[in-house]
Amino acid sequence: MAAKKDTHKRDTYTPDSLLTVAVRVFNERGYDGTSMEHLSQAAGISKSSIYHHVRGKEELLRRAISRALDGLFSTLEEPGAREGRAIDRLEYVTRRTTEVLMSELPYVTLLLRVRGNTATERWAMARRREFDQRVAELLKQASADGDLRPDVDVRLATRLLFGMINSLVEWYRPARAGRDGNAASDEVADAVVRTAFAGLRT
Amino acid sequence: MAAKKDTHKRDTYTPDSLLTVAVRVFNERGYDGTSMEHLSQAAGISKSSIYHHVRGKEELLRRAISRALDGLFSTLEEPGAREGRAIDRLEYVTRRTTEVLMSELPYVTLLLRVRGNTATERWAMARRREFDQRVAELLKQASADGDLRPDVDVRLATRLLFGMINSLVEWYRPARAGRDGNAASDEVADAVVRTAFAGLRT
DNA sequence: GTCTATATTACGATAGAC
DNA sequence: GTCTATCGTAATATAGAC
Repeated sequence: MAAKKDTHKRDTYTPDSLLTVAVRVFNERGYDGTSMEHLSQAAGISKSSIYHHVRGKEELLRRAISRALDGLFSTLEEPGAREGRAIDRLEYVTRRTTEVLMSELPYVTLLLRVRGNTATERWAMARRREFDQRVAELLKQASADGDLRPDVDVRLATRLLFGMINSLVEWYRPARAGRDGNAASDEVADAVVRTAFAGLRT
Repeated sequence: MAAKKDTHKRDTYTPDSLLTVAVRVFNERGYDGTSMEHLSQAAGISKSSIYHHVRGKEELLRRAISRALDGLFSTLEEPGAREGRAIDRLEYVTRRTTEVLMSELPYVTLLLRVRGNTATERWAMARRREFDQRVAELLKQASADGDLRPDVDVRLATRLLFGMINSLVEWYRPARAGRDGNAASDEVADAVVRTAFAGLRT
């Protein structure tokens, strides 16, 4: 109990620890509905102190969204997303995307809610469309392989699948130790995959 | 071609015609990201003129959200939602909710995005929870009737079902006359019902 | 019903002391 | 690294002329 990393509560902020606070407030009030004054109160330091750690409000948004995008795109590089039949790769990506949504919940929530009012937000939307496109290609391939029900419209199915997955940010809350208010993370991923693929697979 | 209602373009605003413009901008920029200046530019009149028609920005939000809630709750009063087995009533409500989302798209979109920063927004969230609760009861009853797959968690299924339906506001755009960029409204409703109930029904 | 002008407050960001 | 004080701008809303 001597060194600097030993203290239980942080006595000064780093850009990252400040980000944790900011992202929570952004999600509670919406990005545009959050002022620097709101952030300073939540962090327990003055407005001007925040500017010592980050260049401004938009940098906090950019950092948060980057983290979300990194998590999502990295799943596409995993073996399960790159090897095997398209339908199986799609199921793998569906499961992993669901898991990333839950593990990086506040960051992905922010990503899914941007409206495109600033350059940062428009960049986020473009990157997100890229990701959606990659998954849509898997669905298209699975359809060509004959592994999707013939009455399924691929374009529509892609959107309903993402709709179901992305809706997690509206209700999923991580389980706290001891008290389990919510389904466990792997149960949720199972349910999403099962529900979605019941309507898709041949 | 003489009377006042004959003109193709409105030369003055009513609260309702102003609402149409405001709701479009709210959805493009987000409610908090929209200023009265933005609204005045979109409407082609000055800021102060807007105050002649409505008390302020929040009244526009309240009017829009009321319209969305009226549409949603009215489906629960229709015969198909009140008679028959719970699973069939659930399917009916799912279809009709999907249809209302599409026919009242900009209004429902706004409803689904409020964050609770003002009294109006908190009222909207409470009413929306009421609606969700009513549908959740149908799912619960269908489960008790033995009409749901035994491995389906009712709480989770409710959320995934709403997630799929509500995600429509993120991508559905009404078809324009002549050029059909999107699936027709009844095709979408069919797909939603089919995809969702494939994972639910026994 | 719409306008210009303006009151008042809130916001993002900076300066400079400690 | 954090603070108080403040700048310049943009926000909601009102007053009063036409």
